[in-house]
Amino acid sequence: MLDAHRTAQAIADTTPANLESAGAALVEVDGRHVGELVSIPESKLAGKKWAGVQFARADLTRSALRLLDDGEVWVPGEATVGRVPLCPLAELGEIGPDRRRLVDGFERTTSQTAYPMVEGHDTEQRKSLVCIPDAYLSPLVTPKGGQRPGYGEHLWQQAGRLLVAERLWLETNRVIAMRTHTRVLSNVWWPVKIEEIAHEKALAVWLNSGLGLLTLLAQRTSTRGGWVGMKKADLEQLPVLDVRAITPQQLQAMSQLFDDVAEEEFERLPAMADCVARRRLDDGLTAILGLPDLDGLRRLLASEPVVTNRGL
DNA sequence: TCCGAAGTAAGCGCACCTGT
DNA sequence: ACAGGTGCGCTTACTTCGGA
Repeated sequence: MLDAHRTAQAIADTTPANLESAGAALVEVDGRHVGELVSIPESKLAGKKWAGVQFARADLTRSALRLLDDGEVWVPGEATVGRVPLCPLAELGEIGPDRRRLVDGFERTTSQTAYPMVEGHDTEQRKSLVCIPDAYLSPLVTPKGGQRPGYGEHLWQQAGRLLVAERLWLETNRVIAMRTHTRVLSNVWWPVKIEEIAHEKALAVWLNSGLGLLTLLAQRTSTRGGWVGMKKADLEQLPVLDVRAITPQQLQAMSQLFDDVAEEEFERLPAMADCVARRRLDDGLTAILGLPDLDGLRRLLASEPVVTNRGL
């Protein structure tokens, strides 16, 4: 167990590295590397409530802020930088109802209804970019919580085929976004209602790439350490690849990349550095968008304490 | 037609539950 | 004990109502 006072002393004695330059100011206690200090201009933090404190490594903070700021793709150790068009997720689709709403509008059933849902996070079942509904909802004739009759159908209007984790256990999670062939609601995934299938597929690719993961982790709300949640308001503002701003050929290629990788099994996040499926996804993305190799980024993300549930 | 009151919808967080 | 999930009270924001 680290002594809090001595850690504080070590922090006070260390001169932080500058965000805009390179390098890391290591904080050491008894010769152990316990963290890194980085100073960030206040102007960089405007509107990004957790920016700067989400990652233990200064280089990930740099990558995240540069990406979130203006779509600059900087991978530690890579000589060239790339650029991607980003926009808030809410501009591309509508995010569905909070799980609390389902309790008021439906009851769950195993018998088939017209209202399928994706239930749960079981990492043995959520291994790839595609998933199939595994439970059904039945609208309550008399909704709970004082909602009016027909509340279930009302909620159903917000069902979607792109699913983004509403909360997840970073240590065991494999994919943070998936796509279903049919519209669904879910208890632990946010459904995102998007009209164009190519957009859905491209976003599923983006979100699971190293860059998507970096932005999502930067927006996360931590509760029990590696057990993190995504708030609806944060997800709406989450910068994602603006699929309207890339060329039709690029969009088509992203969609094809989704299909190519769709059935592959992803490793758990701490093993992402050497995960074959994730590497294919990243390599495909960088080839299509002309970006630097994301390998270094994937390695840093894989070793983040919040992902591994261990120290640096 | 103004404005506070009342009604309604939605999202968050906490306590607690459960299967391995 | 841990990974993962449930139930639901509560707050907040928006909408509608109704009386002067």
